[in-house]
Amino acid sequence: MAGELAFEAVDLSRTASSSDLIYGALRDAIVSGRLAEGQVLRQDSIARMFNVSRIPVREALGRLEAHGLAASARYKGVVVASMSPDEISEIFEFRAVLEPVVVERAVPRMSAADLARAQRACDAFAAGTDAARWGELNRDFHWSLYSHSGMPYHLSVVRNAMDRVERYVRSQLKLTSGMERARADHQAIMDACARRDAAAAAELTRQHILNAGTTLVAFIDAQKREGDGASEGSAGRGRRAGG
Amino acid sequence: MAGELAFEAVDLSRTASSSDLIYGALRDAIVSGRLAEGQVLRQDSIARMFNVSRIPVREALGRLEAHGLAASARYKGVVVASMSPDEISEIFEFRAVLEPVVVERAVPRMSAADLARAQRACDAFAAGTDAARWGELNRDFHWSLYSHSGMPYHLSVVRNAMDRVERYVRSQLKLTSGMERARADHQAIMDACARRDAAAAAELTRQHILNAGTTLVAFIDAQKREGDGASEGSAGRGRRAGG
DNA sequence: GCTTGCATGATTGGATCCAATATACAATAT
DNA sequence: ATATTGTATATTGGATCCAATCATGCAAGC
Repeated sequence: MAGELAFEAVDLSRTASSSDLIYGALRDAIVSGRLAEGQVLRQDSIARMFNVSRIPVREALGRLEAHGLAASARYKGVVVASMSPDEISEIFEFRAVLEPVVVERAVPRMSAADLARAQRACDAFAAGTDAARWGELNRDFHWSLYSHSGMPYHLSVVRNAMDRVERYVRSQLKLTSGMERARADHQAIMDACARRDAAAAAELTRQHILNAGTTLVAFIDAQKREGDGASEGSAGRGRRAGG
Repeated sequence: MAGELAFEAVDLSRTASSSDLIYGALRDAIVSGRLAEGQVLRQDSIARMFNVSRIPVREALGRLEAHGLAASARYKGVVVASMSPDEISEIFEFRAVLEPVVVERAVPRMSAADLARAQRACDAFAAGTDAARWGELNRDFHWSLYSHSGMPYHLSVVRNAMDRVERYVRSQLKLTSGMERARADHQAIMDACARRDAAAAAELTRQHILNAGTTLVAFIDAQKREGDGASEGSAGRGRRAGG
């Protein structure tokens, strides 16, 4: 039997197809914010970038849409999904419901090594100097706490919710001083986990997410008002990221 | 302008494509349980059923997979997703977290007419004689309470969670006396909504879902043990739904 | 008897081609 | 001059075709 052999086996039937790779690349680009919201995703140009035909591109775009990261209109095309402040706000409410449940379950399951890893992620975020990576580090930290929950479905849903707002979180972290608050929140959550106080970790997580959400939405509203005011004098300046 | 004309206009850019229709049909068949779990979904045979080529079928299958209703292996094919008791249990835990939040938000937003409609759905479930429709009526009732929450993202996530376990709920409702308990639970939730006690409605919903989950998992475990015992005598009888 | 190697058919993944639709722009009428 | 209509091009949705991979069966060798 192969099960007893001394090498690592991988499930070859799960290897990535072209459309998997394209999906992953587009997904990362959208989540990270490198693709602006509303940006149209032309099948042909993407196909040329990856040196493939449009077929795998279409499958990738379909999956993006299924995950809510893109929106399509028949015969018109697919565009990067955009979210209204209300929608962003709802996502944070949603996360504030789920993520505490996940940490609470994870805390008693974390080993000392797990805690050490989480603390390292926490430190990495706190020490991060590259603003472009704050979003990534922020996510790493939260994920280091959640991943031991033993709740794979919850995690997949949380991951999707995070994906949808990640771009906005990043833009905010770069442009505001929300970092300070985030650093303190993270360490408080981390401490609660370390002293095995699951309920406290959950409540702190809830507060952290709710606060991050309201701060972010306020930031976006302010940005929007500012943008509106500026563009009132010069018509047709609304569009930002062209082709 | 067309906006003032006397006929109903529809957004043609949102009309369904072939793959949309195929996706919907497959989705319904899976959710309702008409397609057995593990059943392989051959592109060719599905394409022939719908009189189309395999292209739209593949897109539909890809979306099924993205929604977790099917699983695929490269070059092997797509199969209807199956869930372990643990996974089913997790989905119910998940629903028990989210759905109370949704009803709680919906209660103060329901008009008298909304409440009447919900009560009708509740009655329809209680009065239902056709076991095959219980699952549907059950879902209608819950949905009649949730749909006024004004939380579209929460609803979409709840809908997906419901979809994944619907088949099992149906099989259980048909074969056990869980109906009685469900009837009572539903009316209790309904009453709490009618007297505008959002917190009670939420808590009752939580209890209802948790109870339904544990009952269902126990039922499945029992079925499984029974099946194992029976098949020990006749090898190779595990497969059920062929062709 | 058991394993190995290979040939064959079935099935999927992807490329290419065609039809349906939308968008941009020129032509026309009022 | 402006609004409407017709036409050309770009783009998507789907059909058909080809290549890569998998599953199965059978023969050969130990």
